[in-house]
Amino acid sequence: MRGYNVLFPMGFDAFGLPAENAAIRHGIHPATWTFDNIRAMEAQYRNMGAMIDWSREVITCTPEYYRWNQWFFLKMLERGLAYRAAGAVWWCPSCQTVLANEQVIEGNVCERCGSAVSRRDLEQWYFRITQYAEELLRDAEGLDWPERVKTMQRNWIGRSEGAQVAFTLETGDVLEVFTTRPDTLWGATFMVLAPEHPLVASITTPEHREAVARYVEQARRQSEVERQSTDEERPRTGVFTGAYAINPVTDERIPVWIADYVLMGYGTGAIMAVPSGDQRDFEFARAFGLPIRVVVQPEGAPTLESGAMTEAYAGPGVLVDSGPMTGLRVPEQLPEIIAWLAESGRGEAKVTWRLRDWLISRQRYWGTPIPVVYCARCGMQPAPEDQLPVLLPLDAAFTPTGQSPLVTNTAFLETTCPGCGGPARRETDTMDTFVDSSWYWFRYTSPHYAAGPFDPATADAWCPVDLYCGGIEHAILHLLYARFFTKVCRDLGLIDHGEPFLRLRNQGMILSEEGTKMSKSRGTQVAPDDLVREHGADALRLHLMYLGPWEQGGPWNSRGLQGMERFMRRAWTVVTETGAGPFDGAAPDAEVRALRGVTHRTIQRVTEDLDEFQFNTMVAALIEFVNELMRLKETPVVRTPAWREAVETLTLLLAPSAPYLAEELWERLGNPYSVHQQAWPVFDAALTARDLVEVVVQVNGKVRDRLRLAADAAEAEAVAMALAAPRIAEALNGAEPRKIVYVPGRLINIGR
RNA sequence: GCGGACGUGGCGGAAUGGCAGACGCCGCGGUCUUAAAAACCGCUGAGGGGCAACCCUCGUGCGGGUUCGAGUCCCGCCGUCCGCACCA
Repeated sequence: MRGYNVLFPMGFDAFGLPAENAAIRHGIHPATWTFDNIRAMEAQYRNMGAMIDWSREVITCTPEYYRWNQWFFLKMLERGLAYRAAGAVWWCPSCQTVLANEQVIEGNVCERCGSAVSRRDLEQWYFRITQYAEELLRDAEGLDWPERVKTMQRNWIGRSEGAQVAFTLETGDVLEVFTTRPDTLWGATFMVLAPEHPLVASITTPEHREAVARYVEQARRQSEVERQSTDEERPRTGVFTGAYAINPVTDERIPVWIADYVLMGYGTGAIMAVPSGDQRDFEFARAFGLPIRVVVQPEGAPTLESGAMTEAYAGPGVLVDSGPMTGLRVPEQLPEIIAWLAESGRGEAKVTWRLRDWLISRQRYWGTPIPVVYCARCGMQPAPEDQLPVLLPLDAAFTPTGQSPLVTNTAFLETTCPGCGGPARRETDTMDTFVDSSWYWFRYTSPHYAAGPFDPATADAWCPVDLYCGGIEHAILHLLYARFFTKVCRDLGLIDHGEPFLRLRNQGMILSEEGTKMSKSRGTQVAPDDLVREHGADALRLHLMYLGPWEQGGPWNSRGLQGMERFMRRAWTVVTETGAGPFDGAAPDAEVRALRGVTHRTIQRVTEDLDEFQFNTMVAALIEFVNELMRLKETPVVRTPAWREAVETLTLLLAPSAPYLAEELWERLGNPYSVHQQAWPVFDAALTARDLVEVVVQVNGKVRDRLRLAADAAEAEAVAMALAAPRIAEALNGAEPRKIVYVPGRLINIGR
């Protein structure tokens, strides 16, 4: 209606655990279950009057789609962006598969099923998303996305600037540590390794071996059980290894400990401990009687004494007892310190990221097979591109066992090596389903393209996506992966842009009437089909919009539906009773002008509210308009051309929200099909202004009277009228006004 | 613990620093009906006064502040929700 060419497709992200688990529960094949559901949902969308281009439908569990997942995988492999590696990975005992870091919430809970997850040492496939960390962080700044989503992405990527410093152990080993505070190097009085650190076994001295082994074992078990809470009460734990390191700036011998507060997964898995400057190190030092040395003194505050400190001081100050760096001001002069470390060969500037590579292999059935084979002679070999897709066999026993179900499907498993032609075994893990959703919008632009994942020409014409609506639950997972894939597509030369979604808005979730997540099994689900049958699609649409702010969501209630039916009936009445005219009558100019004012102010409100996603107030504006027309239809303006303008405008403004009603009314007004192809009304600013307004007169902020004034009445005139009003004189009670404020068209406030 | 959002009638909610409660639901009254439902019309924050048109007082989680004027801005609490949480 506003002249834009809009692509509004729909598709189904149809691989994954929900389909698989539901299929297991009901004893139906995931494919059957999935396609039955897709048909039902398509019907639901149609019922609701959603104007979707179904010719572009994409279903990710079809070979036509997932072959391109495999193609992307091979491209990643070629470019070193896909790799297989061993490491400690998250395992969900209920889903019977490994998970990506992003799928683990609250420390150790499976994002999907809510079970506690634990660490396992396994070899898995990864996508090297960390290669794009810098770009993912930087490009987020320019996006028109909700600030909290950008913050969540920034935190997840977690850029941290500092220095890497090498400590030499007495054993001769070199221990690299990352620190954001290289200025406090002179205050490093001990070192701490993560219990899983590879050097632990070799540096531990014989007399400490038993205690260290016990601690490592306990730390490992602990991660198997509930994740340790980080509350204040929990004492710091750790053990001494018997080894010593040399502080590279003081040449001092400092002990090397292990403790679970140092994480193997961040930095180098080892830290230099500066108890005077870091609260965790401080607590650890106090718990084990390790020395505390103050190296940063705050300015304009009492001098810190190591013995008297009750907590670490991490603020700004001046370096003391820090050799050649003594007297420097931090953090301002940190770059000089890092430069000195680099010059003297003790360390170098370093950026560390919290973001880890994306673990994409899964030990489940309903997903895209990873297209590689293993040959006894040639090792791992990628499946040749012209042999894609590697089909997911439909006859596999898909009950999860902790191993991919494909392991037992010999027809799938046994193949020939693309290198030597000898016998080979297929990779049996499938891909994380977030791979499917990482590029699907490109496919919408050329859904049947056979020469690649999408036609670069159409993708470049339509993309990036101008407006993306999705739930806040995608803040990290889907949106981060999608951004990563977009950058990879750009680097593959498929497209020119590097960001997939320019404008993002998060809709809230409609909850059950009890305020909980709607659930079919608990019977708290509200079926749109029933509501459409009883009340019609338009009433349901209006009600959904009217329920509350779109971004907020909230509990469902069906009571208000009746209000929308009443509104629609009034709209119907007013248009059908009066829309046919004739419009050759006369009415006082002021009344005609007032009617046109209402019409044009409604156009303005509805247009602006739509632009800003304020659908609830948009519906309110439409209701007010109809209510006003109901009042006016008994007056002479009903016979004027301005009335025709009003009812036609109403019909057009209703079109996006109540498409069926609007189409019917449009026809009844004698207009040709279709209302949805008409130009959206444009308001006339000359008509939205009111000429006579009610101005409130306040005394000390309290309303004491009202005046009818011209909208542009001069201050002197307005104030004179206000002071002349008997109620105002009474409120002033003879007092002399101290200050008078006049806001034209709104109010006069008299301070006494 | 840190960061963010939020807190308004019986309910959902509305209010560029300018009439708090738009609009809807519920409720009450009326019209129509033998009656009820539906529909339509009116009233509907709390307390008080007036025969009445109306008028007064209080009122946006709590306590302060800025301002002619605060739901809105600032400070401090309380509560709810969300994110992060040993990230060196």
